[in-house]
Amino acid sequence: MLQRSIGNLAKATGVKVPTIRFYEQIGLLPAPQRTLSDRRVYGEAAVGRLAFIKHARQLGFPVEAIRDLLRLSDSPEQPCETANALAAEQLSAVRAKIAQLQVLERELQQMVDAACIGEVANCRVIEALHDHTLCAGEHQTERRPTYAGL
Amino acid sequence: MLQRSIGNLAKATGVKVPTIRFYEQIGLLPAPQRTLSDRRVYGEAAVGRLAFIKHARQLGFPVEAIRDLLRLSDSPEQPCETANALAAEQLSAVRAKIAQLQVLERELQQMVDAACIGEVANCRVIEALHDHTLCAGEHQTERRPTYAGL
DNA sequence: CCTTGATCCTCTAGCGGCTAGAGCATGTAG
DNA sequence: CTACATGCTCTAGCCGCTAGAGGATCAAGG
Repeated sequence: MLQRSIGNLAKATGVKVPTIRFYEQIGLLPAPQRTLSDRRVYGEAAVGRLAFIKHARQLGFPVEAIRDLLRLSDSPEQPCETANALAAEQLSAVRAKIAQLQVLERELQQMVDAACIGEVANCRVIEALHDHTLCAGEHQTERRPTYAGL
Repeated sequence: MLQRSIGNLAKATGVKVPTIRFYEQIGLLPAPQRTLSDRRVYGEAAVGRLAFIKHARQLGFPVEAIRDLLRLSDSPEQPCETANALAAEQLSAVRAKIAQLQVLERELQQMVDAACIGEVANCRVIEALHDHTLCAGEHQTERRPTYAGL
């Protein structure tokens, strides 16, 4: 029976040791068994679970969503609407963020294109920052459900 | 001579009161004069400076970059290479982030497209999260200079 | 004049998702 | 037996705010 130390698990999954402890602390990973000298000992299941978490994090799912997804994954008789909904929600969060960033991209592109050679007194970049009306697109920063962290 | 309270400045710029105090604390805004009862009193210059900061933040410039840009803006005889460089750096940070998110978008799209109707046991979403090899694109999460916060 | 409610003050703590470091106890290889 | 790696816990820091406690002060209406 494969038994892994935390460092070994870290290597196997590419998740850093302190992060693994952090996931345990916030309840994403169950507390593993310990040796007599209090070291964590993981079985193979932990590798799968941690890989799942890692993958979901790479996709930008927030921890709370991952908690839900893990619960679902643990009880396979449940209907999977929730999982679909979470994925759809994450997709639209990612799309929203892309759209937002593309607005920024356009404005920054303009600033960079107009970049001056000379003194700040005539600098287009500084000027553009001073004068918001020079912006084509309004870049409203929607604050609340940031969601797709990354 | 226009004198504004912090609340008035907040309304004039759309920056929240606590945020204004925060900007003062971290040295983006100079400490203003005070009334006898210790309330902050701002002149018109503060409106401009705060609008500048707000605009730069909306564009995703990190606070440290804004500090530099403000310094430049304050001393107009300086060459503006630094400003151009900061803008260019921010542009490429934004582009990198867009590219990254587009990879996620594609994978999430696939997950959502394949969404099942039924039980979690057969759920494509959960399955995809379990099995990283189902991903087309590798979504490496570049960690370090996140930069374009948003 | 007095009350009410808005605004202001400072200070501390919290968000998300880790990361870094101190200070110590074990484990492992030569 | 001696290094050095790895493990442990605990606390604090990152970014850019945001929220709340607990209090002072202001402006308007009765």
